[in-house]
Amino acid sequence: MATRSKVTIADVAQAAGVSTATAGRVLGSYGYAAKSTRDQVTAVARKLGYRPNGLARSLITGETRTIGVVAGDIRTQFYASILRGISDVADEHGFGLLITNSDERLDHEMRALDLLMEKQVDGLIVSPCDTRKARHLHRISETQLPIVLIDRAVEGLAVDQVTALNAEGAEAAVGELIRAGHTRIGVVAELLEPEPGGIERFIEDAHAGLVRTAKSMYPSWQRLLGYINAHRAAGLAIDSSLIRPAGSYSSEAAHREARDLLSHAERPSALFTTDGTMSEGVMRAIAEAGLVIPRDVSLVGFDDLDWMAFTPPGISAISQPRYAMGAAAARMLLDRVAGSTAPTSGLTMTPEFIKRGSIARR
Amino acid sequence: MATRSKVTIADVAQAAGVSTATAGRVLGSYGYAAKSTRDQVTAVARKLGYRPNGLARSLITGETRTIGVVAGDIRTQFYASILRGISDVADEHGFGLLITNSDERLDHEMRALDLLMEKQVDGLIVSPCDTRKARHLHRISETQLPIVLIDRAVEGLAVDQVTALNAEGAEAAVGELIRAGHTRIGVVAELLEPEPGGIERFIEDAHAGLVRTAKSMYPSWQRLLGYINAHRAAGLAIDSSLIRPAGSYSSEAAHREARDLLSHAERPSALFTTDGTMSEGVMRAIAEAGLVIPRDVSLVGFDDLDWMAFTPPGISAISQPRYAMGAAAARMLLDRVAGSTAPTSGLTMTPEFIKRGSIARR
DNA sequence: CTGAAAGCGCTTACAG
DNA sequence: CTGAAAGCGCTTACAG
Repeated sequence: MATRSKVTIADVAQAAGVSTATAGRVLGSYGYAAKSTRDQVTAVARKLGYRPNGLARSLITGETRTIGVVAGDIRTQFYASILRGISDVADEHGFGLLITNSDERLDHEMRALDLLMEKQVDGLIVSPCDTRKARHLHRISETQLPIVLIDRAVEGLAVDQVTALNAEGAEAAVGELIRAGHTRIGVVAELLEPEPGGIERFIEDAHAGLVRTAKSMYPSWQRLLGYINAHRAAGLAIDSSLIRPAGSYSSEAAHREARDLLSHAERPSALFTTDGTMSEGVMRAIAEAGLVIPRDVSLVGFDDLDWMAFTPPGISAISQPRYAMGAAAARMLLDRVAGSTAPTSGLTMTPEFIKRGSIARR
Repeated sequence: MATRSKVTIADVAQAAGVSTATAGRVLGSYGYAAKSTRDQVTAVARKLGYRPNGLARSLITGETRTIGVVAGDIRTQFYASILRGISDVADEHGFGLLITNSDERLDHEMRALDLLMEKQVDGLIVSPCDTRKARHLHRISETQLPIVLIDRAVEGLAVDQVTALNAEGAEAAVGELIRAGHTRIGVVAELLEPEPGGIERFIEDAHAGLVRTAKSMYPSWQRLLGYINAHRAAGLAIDSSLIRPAGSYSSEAAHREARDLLSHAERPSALFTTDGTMSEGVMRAIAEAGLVIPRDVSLVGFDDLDWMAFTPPGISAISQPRYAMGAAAARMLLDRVAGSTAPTSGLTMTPEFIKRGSIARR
């Protein structure tokens, strides 16, 4: 460790000929101080290059003015936008942001949370990677530390949350494809947390209208439900060979599934992707297969990424307000940090269909 | 503030019937403790739900195991990848990450730095928004707090830095266009920190071979220099009406300049962009003008973004190793934090040309 | 309006 | 191997 010359309040106090209590009052701007002492202390502090030590203050006040975030992967546009929304709100309120990645792995999430707790964050915003196994979140929540969940909720965990209207958005998107005359529509979806009973059972039940969206259902499952609902509403059967679980948040897995889907004799005339990562993998498969959108295959993606606007012919998408979701989560969290005891609430944001040139009529 | 039940070392010590010193030694795993006491204290700690308070520890040890980052805008792929590289290395070493955005504004950068200093970070990674006005960075550096600069260096500030070989990369990219037969190549570049003498003067001097790359030259200026050098090497004149300063890190500004460039009677046959944000604005202008790449216009961008691989016909790019740059910066910083007094070093990463379908022969 | 004293939750010498 | 004491840099009552 380099020897950093720390100027403390005591140093300033001594140089200014006042007590540390007084120096503290003016430097921390709490309590009274005569204008003349204030000027004197301020001048000395500036001359000595005094910088407050937030650690000491936080140890006493019990607040760090820092919030902790557990994202899946900050490299994705999804999390990057959310993070910027959180960051701007935190900034406005003078809060710092401690950011971690879980890569959707429970052990990473727990490690990240431990780190954030140890650093005494005033609150947490987390995108939980398991919507069922979350004893660690329950435990944290029991200590009264404010938590806001984003993108996904956790079964039985009564904390504030911000999510998107996933099933409805997906249904609208797939509905557009169906209205354009498509009947064989492929889906590439993560579907990593298996629903009880398995995917075949889920499809069957959903198509029979027996599945209700639960907030704690994983987003990709909700979006698959929307896909099925759109078929049901149109009186269309489901061909389960068109439903492709990538099994992970990876564009490589999506690429693999899409390539397979597109190489079949009776390939689907349209594709639906359940999020940005899937969209990128699917786009790569389409490009590599030499297919042209929308002539050879139509496409709609969940989540509107930057490139969808300018990639010919323009990719239609369901846009979820990522930045606003992050900002809202931060506001909800800061309300709690400020002491709000309002009942737990869930904010559901409505995604919007953005029509571009990627859907052909059939 | 909610009343969070804090279990302290003193509580554990009392319940375990040992002194706080002993409890501290086992819980903090420093110093000796008999196996039996260790087990006893650990058991009690777990039963009481003890969680260490990093604030108190940091106040004593003088290290927070936290590093602070000032990025331009974490939403961009450029910063998002860098951040992930930093994050992974920080993680490996058990460090947390406090992340801020400057939006390339000096006042924001200074505010961010104040916040990070107050939180007593062990070191800083910053992408400085002004390579000349940086008294605040000098001042911080004088306190011996380790700083690593990323993407841009600061004149006269002797700290470690990680940058890309900008002029050379740009020269290679533009060279590809020239070799393909292009002679009228438009550039859209930020160029926000004016070089002394103005842009006309810079172009003239550069074309005469009088400008040397300086590390503290703003990246977009270095890339413009590469553009000019490529022309000079090929014996081509420069038409300064083809050089378009966006004046800010905004795809809107890039869009405006590109639209203007493309609407002229004698429009350029190829375009070069100096970074990802410019590339997105230019892509939008090309799409809106109904032009087809590479039939109507060829394109090469500095920085290889995800979509360039799958957007037909594939956009050729100069790829800079963003993730590796971030990881390297973090490693350099952690070496300093660990006490390294090695001479200040600058790591220059070599970008790589990725050939795709966006360059037509003329 | 100002100061002396205590204390936040730990770690660090120093005895024993 | 363990404990009593001091102290990190602040803020918080409490006197005066």
